[in-house]
Order: sequence, then structure tokens, then C-alpha cells
Amino acid sequence: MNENKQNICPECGSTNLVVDNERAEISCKRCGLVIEESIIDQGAEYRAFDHDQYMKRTRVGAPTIYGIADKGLPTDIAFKNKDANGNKVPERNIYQMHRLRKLNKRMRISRTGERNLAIALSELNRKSSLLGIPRSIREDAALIYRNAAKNGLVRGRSIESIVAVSLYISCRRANIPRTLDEIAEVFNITRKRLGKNYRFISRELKIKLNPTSPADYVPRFATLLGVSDKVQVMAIKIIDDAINKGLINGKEPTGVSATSLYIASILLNEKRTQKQISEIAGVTEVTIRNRYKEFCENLDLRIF
DNA sequence: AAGACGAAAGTGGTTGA
DNA sequence: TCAACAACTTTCGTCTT
Repeated sequence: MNENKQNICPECGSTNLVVDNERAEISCKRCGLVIEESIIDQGAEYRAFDHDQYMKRTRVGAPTIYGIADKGLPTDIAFKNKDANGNKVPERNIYQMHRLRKLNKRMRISRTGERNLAIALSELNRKSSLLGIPRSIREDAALIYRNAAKNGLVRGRSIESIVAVSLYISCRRANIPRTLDEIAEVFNITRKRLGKNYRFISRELKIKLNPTSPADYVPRFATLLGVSDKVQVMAIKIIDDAINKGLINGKEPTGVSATSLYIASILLNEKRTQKQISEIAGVTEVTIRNRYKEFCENLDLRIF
């Protein structure tokens, strides 16, 4: 029934679409965009027996290409003061011609600006859902992006990478941080570049972020590990104690968070292996072991 | 056989001269 | 700009459950 539908993603042009019949949606495998949420039959109304009938009975037209600004047609007004027939423009109208040229240019610039913003925002939405980031944070990220765009900070950098930075900042602001690695991965850029752009944007926009606390990672990691709330609570207690004893200075927050969850999961008989935790927290087992050793030596774990 | 342990060498980022 | 440095990773052999 669905053999005649448009098999092309309007966002990235990919033809690699997946149909999910259970959720009744079609999405693009490459960029993740959900194209059609309640699938309807877009095929021809009746069976067609020749090309003419097919063309008449098909409901859909040719796919529109959104990828090219102005559809590739330049619309500048020429600098020769001649009209369309090649006649000289009267002296008294030359000033008007100047105005027209100027306005036309400006409109085009603002149009591409808006177009870039639209691309950025759809990118933001797509990647946010991929990362499971709530609406309010997306809006904060959108604000950061707009600010960056307004100050001309996107120029010379990819839209994607600035969207990535905006998300990174907004998550940290909201105290549900994502690591540079996590963000970089879904945006298909390197952590190095993301970090560089982050430093640039935060400097230019004068955004000051508090250092991340290991406790901020606990709820997310715990959920992914499928451990109970008790484990979370204890992990956070362990972190507090470690902070008080100065054990975490200079240590990676994710590693500390992972280790606290490891210890709490053992103490509450919901044990997860070092490997399971290391995969979710994005640190190695070795790091967990090192923290674990330090914690055992310096914290009285019996009190928890 | 899986998990935990720890040594050794390598990597990327920060700091201080 | 460069060397020293701390934290972390990778790899791997060994021990424990």
C-alpha cells in the first residue's frame, strides 16, 4: 500500500527512512527526524494502468528541496542604472534605485539568517530528543544559540557545533550535565572541537558555569543502571563525605559518581559490576578501582 | 568463566617558568 | 613555548569467586 510515498527526508535528503508501525511513525535513520507521526496512505488512490493515469491519480507531488537558499537564483539588482529594457533610468529615480538595491540586499541577508536559525532549531530539537533533554532546557539552549548568532559568533563555525555548545551549556546550567563526550557523540564532532567552541562561546557571551558536582550525575546514571532510589541516596551521601574529606579535588566528576554508585550498589545488595557502571558513566574500570581504593582507605563506609 | 585487581606505558590537558 | 605534572586510558597478566 505504501509503495508510492516519498522516500526522502526533507531535512537531510537521506533516503534511509525507517517505518515504525507500532508507533505509527516514519523517521529518518540518518538524522533522526520524525517525518510522519500518524502514517496515512500516501499512495495512489486507484490502481494505475499507464503513466497518464498514474500521474493523475497520485496524491503527492515531487519532493521539495529545502537545501538551497533562494533555490539557487540570484536576485541582486544590477548596478547599471538601466531598466529591464535597457533604457536609462531617469535622473530623478536613481536615488530610488539605490534604496531598492540596499533593501533587497538586507532582506536577503535577514532571510538567510532566519533560515540558519530554523536549521539550528530543528537540529536542536532532534538531538535533544536523542539525548532525552527536557523542553525547558531546549529553550534555554535556543536562547544561547540566538545570542551567539546575534553576536556573529556562528560565522566561521558550523551551525551544528554551536548548537552542540548551546546544549552543553544549558544542561550544565540546569544541573543535569552531559559530558563533552556524550554531546560530541550525537553531534558527530570531536570532544576537542566541542571543548574549544565551548570555551570560545562562554568567553564571548560571558557565561560563567559552576564546576559540575559528581552528585549531578547520580540520578541519570542510577536510572540507566536500573538501581533503586535508596542506592541514589546513599551514593550522594558518599559523595558528600568524599567532598568534605577533600578526596575529589581534580578528579573527574563522572568517575567519582560512578564509584559512589558502585559502592552504594554493593552495600545495598543491588550490585552492579565495574564494567556495567564504567560503560554508563563513560570512564574505565581502572578509574573506578582507583577511586574505590581511595574511598575505602579514607572513608568509613560502615556508617552508611 | 566472569569479575576484580593492579602494574606499566601511553594520551591529552593544565600549569608554571 | 616548552617541560613537568596529574588524571585518565589502554593493555595485559594474575588472582578470586
